[in-house]
Amino acid sequence: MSLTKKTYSISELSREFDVTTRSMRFYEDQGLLKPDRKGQTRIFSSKDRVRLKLILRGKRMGFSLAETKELFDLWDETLSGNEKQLHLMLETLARKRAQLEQQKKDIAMAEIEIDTAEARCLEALKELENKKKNAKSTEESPG
Amino acid sequence: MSLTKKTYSISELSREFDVTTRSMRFYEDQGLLKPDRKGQTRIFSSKDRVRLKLILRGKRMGFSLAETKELFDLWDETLSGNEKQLHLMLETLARKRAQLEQQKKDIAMAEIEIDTAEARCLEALKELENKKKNAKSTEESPG
DNA sequence: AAATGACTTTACGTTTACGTAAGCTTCATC
DNA sequence: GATGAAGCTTACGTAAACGTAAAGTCATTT
Repeated sequence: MSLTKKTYSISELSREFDVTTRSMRFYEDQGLLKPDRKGQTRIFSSKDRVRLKLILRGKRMGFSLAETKELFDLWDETLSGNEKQLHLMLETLARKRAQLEQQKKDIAMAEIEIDTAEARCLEALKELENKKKNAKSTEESPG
Repeated sequence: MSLTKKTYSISELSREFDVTTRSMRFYEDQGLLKPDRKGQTRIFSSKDRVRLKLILRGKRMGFSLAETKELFDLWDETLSGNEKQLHLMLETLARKRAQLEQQKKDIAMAEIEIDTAEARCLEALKELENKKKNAKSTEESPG
């Protein structure tokens, strides 16, 4: 029924997301990925693919694997649908949202600082240019 | 001349930013902070304070101490103002800007996912409510 | 059938970013 | 002058996130 029922080998996903196979096995070891097996060989589902993507995004955002795993687990539990867990999930989502807000502020600050830093650089370069010109004209009329 | 010429003790900054003194000493060890000494005791300047703030922001954004230190060092070099270094700095700033763009995308995606997750949770709760009601009315007229 | 390439497990090594004593100094306070 | 708070150094310990062999399986290619 699923439109994306494709499966993937470890190296396939490894190449696609530029992550080592070692890392992927480690993620499985930590319970973040749960590929099927055909004999010994890992068969990754599109669900695994999505999760891998989320893991890597999480990393870029400064989340630990444990934090990401917590989210995965919580989501899995939520799908089993008891009321308390749904409320727990909502709380967690709210916390995550707050975290994202903080990160947006951080990014905004960082951007401002980058802007001013760039401005200073450009000014400094301008001044250097002026000095060059002055030096040259002094050289041309050295008296 | 400086408006903010105040100095700080290690515990003072430690409390303000909720970071252990151990961490601060470690940051110094790694060359990220450079407090003066009065005897053995560290005396932190407002420059150190700013840097500490930047270190922590960097951490929240997933930067390693090494990355943050690179930026600090580059900036210090830049202040010594040779042309090649200024251009180097500009390149680095551009790269950082790109990184921030990626992070903004990541955050936007994460927000969308949180929104949909929340929506699903709320729907699931609604359904549970409905089930409860149905169960109750069935109980009331058990024939 | 030998080699090549993709995959596996097991296991020890490494880096980062601190935690956690242990033991010493210095200063203020009771 | 003892006691405690705040600071220091030295040094070993640790969790996280892999890296890096070592040694074996399995399928395909030559």
